[in-house]
Amino acid sequence: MPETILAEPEHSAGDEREQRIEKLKALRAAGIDPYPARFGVRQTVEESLQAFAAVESAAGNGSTEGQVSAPNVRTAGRLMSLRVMGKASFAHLADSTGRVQLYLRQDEVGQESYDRFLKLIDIGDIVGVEGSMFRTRTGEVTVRVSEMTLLTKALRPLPEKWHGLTDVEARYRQRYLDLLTNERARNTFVLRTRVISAVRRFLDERGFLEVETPVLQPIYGGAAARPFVTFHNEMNANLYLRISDELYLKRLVIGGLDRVYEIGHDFRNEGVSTRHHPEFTMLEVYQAYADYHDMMRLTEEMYFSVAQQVLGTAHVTFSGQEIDLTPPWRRVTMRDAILEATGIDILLANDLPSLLDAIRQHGLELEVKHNWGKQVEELFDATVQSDLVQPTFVLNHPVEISPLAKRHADQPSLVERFEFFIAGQESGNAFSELNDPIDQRSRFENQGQHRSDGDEEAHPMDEDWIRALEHGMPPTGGLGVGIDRMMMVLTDTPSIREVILFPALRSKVAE
RNA sequence: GGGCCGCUAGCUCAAUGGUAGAGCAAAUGACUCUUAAUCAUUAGGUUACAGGUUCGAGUCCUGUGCGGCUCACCA
Repeated sequence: MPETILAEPEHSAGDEREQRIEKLKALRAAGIDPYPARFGVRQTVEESLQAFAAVESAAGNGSTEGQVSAPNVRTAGRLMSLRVMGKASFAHLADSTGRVQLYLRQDEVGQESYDRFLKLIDIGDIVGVEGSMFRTRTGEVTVRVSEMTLLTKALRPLPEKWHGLTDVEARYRQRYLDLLTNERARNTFVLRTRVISAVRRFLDERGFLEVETPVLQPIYGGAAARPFVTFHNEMNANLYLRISDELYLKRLVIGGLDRVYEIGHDFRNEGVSTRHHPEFTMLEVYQAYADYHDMMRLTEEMYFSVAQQVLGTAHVTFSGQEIDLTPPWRRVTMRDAILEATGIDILLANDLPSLLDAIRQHGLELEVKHNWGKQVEELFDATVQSDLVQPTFVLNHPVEISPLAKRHADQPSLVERFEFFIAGQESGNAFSELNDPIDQRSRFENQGQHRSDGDEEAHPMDEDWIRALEHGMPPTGGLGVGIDRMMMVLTDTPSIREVILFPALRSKVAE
């Protein structure tokens, strides 16, 4: 059991927390439950505002204050601000649909409850109100409160009303406060949900079946990464948190589900950065009787459709760069991309010694890898990737780094694979899936060799997967898309933590 | 993991090595159309933590913790 306390020590909230606890006691003493179970039927803030707008427009634009018949509303939310002017007060109330101003007058709510409001209710408390809508002299649509009900007493104050919460660490650790006070954070995460809905809609409309496959796996695979390991007590066995969904989804294609996809979390036991997070959201799509060219079309159409649905445009800005997601996207082979950038032709320098030689001759200083394919990848990452600002498919990777992709018909050292890049970062990966079980076995055996050469990310042998393949998998196109990366591009967010509600942070140990 | 930067009141931020301050929030009072309401008064601090230098440390030095950026690895 964790003994650490994530919140700060009790004394640090200081007097204000104690004062609010005193108010809580006073409320109870007055027979008021500070945490009632329900408020009953209510309208959202948005509905309340709409109710007034409907009445006002029906009355015509010429109406002035007090002349429209004010609709009665009953709504609830968190008190976000408070302006007391003696025997009348203004406040703002917010729920997830918006915020509305409240107007309380002592002569309308009664002296007792008005005093209680002033003395025992704080900014941050959650209240329900009833009243009639009107427009103030300064033009703001407002609830003239006839009755206010405390729904939840808050014991800690909200962050500063003007600047909100800006400390990055606090925003991540106490995301609820970030969401309450920073509109940008709220918008980002609402947009995230809409993006995922749009992705589902896009795939559902094309006959794909959304499925769920194991997160805990006896053998991990489907990507090149180090896994998290956990232990199942009853089975007395190690299990791995999945690094991809791939091999299970392809089993479903073997099982006759010709179009499947899954949106879920993958886990990769690697460093955290602005572009990497150990737990991230991956979309994987498999389509029988399709190849990687079909997956390219699917990818660019999906991005375009999602952007149109969610943003209303396919033109986005990322870090000041204009990006156009409109299909078709540029397609370039990895060989041509490297050739353009460096003058090195990987098809001529087609073994490790000659490739290393070419790299030296071109004056490049790169980490030396264990095999030709890894070295090509290193060369590509160092010289091409960051320049791929506009969406670009990079095609035909070395076979050594692609143990699950089908060999290219004309170039047996390459595979039918693409990665796509937007704003200089890889956003996804796809191939014509390898369905030759004999070749699959030898690929895994080669991966075993890479592992003994020190490659901790080499793909493990998976006999159960080979057995499945031996039953026959139709020619299939597969695609993986990093949803967090997609969110970054669509929201112009340079850090992946800003698009993840609760990013991974070290626990803070309270002493 | 490396490099750079940061950590001061609940929040946002100040403070030549010389008495730790302001705004918001809070408390008390005034104010029945305010909206970053206004005005007056009050309280609030182990300056992340542990050492060191110094007559004197928020400030300089060392270490630790947490975070940000960046490089390395991956998507």
